[in-house]
Amino acid sequence: MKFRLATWNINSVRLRLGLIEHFVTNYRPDILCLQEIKCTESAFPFEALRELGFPHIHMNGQPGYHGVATLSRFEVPLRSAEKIGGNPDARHIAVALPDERAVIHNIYIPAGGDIPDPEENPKFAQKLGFLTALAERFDGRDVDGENNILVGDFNVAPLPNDVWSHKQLLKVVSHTPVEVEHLTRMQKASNWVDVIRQVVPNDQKLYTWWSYRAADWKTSNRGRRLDHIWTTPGLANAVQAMQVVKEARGWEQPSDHVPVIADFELK
DNA sequence: ATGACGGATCTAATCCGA
Repeated sequence: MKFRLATWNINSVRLRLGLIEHFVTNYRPDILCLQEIKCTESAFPFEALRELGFPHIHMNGQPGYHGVATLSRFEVPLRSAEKIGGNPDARHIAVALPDERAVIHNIYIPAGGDIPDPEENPKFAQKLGFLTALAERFDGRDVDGENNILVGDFNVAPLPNDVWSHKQLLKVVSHTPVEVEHLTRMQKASNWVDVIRQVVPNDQKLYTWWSYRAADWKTSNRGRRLDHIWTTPGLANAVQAMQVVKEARGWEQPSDHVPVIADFELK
């Protein structure tokens, strides 16, 4: 089977329904994983999204903050909505592909606050704890014999060319060595393959997020690659192509993140 | 090199994002 998978931190699903429609019309994802939907089930725009061609929707939301949703053109049975490491927020939802060919986990890893010190900053401690819990959740045993896809806003830019200045961001949350170590440990726990970096080599800059606070995001281009698509090893060769939809950052009233797309062909 | 912005909420000032 062939399908196009996209992940996008939408920063309010209600405010950006028009942009989702624009994206879907122009890029035609079959499965769209959203993060930071910022609403509960009662406020979630199910009808509008079904009309965009996604009759199958699973979401895990909370009022005001966080929240994830996975939309699909074809049936994707709900697998789980987990509180990773006991984190109380709505940060995970998993669905299965037809015939259990793979499980797609949509996650929103905590941002971690300003100060990169778990002693001083509880939010940073929570972020490291979440990464540790993910490593335990996907420690190889759980995914043994099963294909898994892990997508979402990881809030970590692991590689030097995942940020505009490796040196200047070493003490900035999202690119500190301790976060990168935690993420790398988690990646190795299940041999996750960063399929985007299979296509765009590590020596090339690649970003998926640009701050709202830049006077001119495009000119200053101080971006970070915070949004990721990983697969377990059996699926790494199933990815035919990928796109980072940079133009979406220039759309009217945009999210600060842009969509990341991977095209899969499962033999 | 943090934050000049932006979103949600008990519609005003505050919390949060990264």
